[in-house]
Amino acid sequence: MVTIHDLTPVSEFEWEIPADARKGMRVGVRLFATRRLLEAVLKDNAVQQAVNAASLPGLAGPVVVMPDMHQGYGFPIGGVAATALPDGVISPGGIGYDINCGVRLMASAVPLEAAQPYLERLVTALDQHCPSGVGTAGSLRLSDADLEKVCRLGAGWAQQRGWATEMDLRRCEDGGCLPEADPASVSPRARERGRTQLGTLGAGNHFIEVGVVEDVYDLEAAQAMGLEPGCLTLMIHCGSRGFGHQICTDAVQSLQGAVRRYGISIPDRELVCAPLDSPEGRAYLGAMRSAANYAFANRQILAHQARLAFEAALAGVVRNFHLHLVYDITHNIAKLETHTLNGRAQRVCVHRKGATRAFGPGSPDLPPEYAHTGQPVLVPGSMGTGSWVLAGTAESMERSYASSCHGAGRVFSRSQAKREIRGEALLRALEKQGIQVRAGSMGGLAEEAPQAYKDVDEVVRTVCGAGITRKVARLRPVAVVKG
DNA sequence: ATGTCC
Repeated sequence: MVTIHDLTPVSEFEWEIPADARKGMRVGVRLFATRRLLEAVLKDNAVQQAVNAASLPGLAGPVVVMPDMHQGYGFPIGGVAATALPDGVISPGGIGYDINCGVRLMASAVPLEAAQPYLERLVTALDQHCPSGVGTAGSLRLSDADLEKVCRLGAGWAQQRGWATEMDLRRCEDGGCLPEADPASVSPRARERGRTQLGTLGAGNHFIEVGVVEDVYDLEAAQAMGLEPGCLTLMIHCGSRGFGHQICTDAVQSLQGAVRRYGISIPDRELVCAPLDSPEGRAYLGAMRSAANYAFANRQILAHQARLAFEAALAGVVRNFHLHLVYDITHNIAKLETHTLNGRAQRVCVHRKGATRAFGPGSPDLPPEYAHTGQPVLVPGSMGTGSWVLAGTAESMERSYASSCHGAGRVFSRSQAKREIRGEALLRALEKQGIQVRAGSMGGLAEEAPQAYKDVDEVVRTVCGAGITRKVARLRPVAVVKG
């Protein structure tokens, strides 16, 4: 068991566990957290899981953990690990079940005051245009050929259908498409689940939130992103639905064999993995990229549906209701990137699980309009508490494999939240705050209660205090759609 | 997160 005494403070916002702290560790662990956040997470298994992850073969540097960390499958949510050839592995636990779960932020020039009388109509329209809930099918029924195209093209598939602009794609991480997806490595069962779910939101912590730009901390960056104080925004949080879930399930099963065949020693069977250049590792990478592209297409289609909902609710009564894409990020993914480690540029496989890429200014992977601001980093808070727009920094390139936090992060489990919180009472409390809510189930709402999450403002204070991102703007929620 | 157990 890891206690606060195993952690060496580096600053108010950063801690270290040295590589020789525990048997089996190959690298150290670097944690970004305040003492208060750390004490909360030491009650669950997240830090121990980071220590376990530090024993994976072929790590190129320390395992990094973000302040919104909490316990996940094998590997902590909020964790970042970089592995390198020749010994490096890929581990599905380091990515998560919801492959390319991510966040898309859109913004408008509609002042809240102008839209206020139509908010109820707007949230109803969003609820009708964006199907949500566990197991929910959308209106699309993909043929085998179309599903393969979605796997290969990502958001580009939506563009072919007329549901995305060139600017939409440019403002997605990786242009909304990871190269070298291999749909042939996707099981028939995953394909069957994926066929009907494109263009759906899902459940759990997935949501669509209408917000208003409340506070601006970096005027130049906010202007570059088209974030106008007092105007409406729309945030979509969702992933690859049953398709990605099945791909992860299949990989966790099949990589158990790889661990045996390659004689890999792991401290927790949930850390199953395979060498990056093995047939098993390559097959998972190809399937994972297929799920990632499915999720990019999913968020793009939901964005198109949200634009139709804005039109349905606001056309004729509010001017300039167009929603432009600010950015689309993924926070559950592994990607091949070049990072400078120990003074030398290295090609590494960066696993980010509940962590957001945060490229600094001047990165060649950013669209030109963000060359000076750095990558937009989108941080949804817990329901009703506000969300943040941050930007990547040069510091993140050096300290965290160009990564930052992804949200508030749980402090207690879904089951505990369900036991302790009444969905109906929460709904009334949110409405009292002036937040319109459309929720598929009261139990599901209770699971996502703000009391079950850490304080997103403290999480953001930590990553900005540590210098791995900087504040751009804070968004206040005015309406939310949940599965 | 998830057709929350094929």
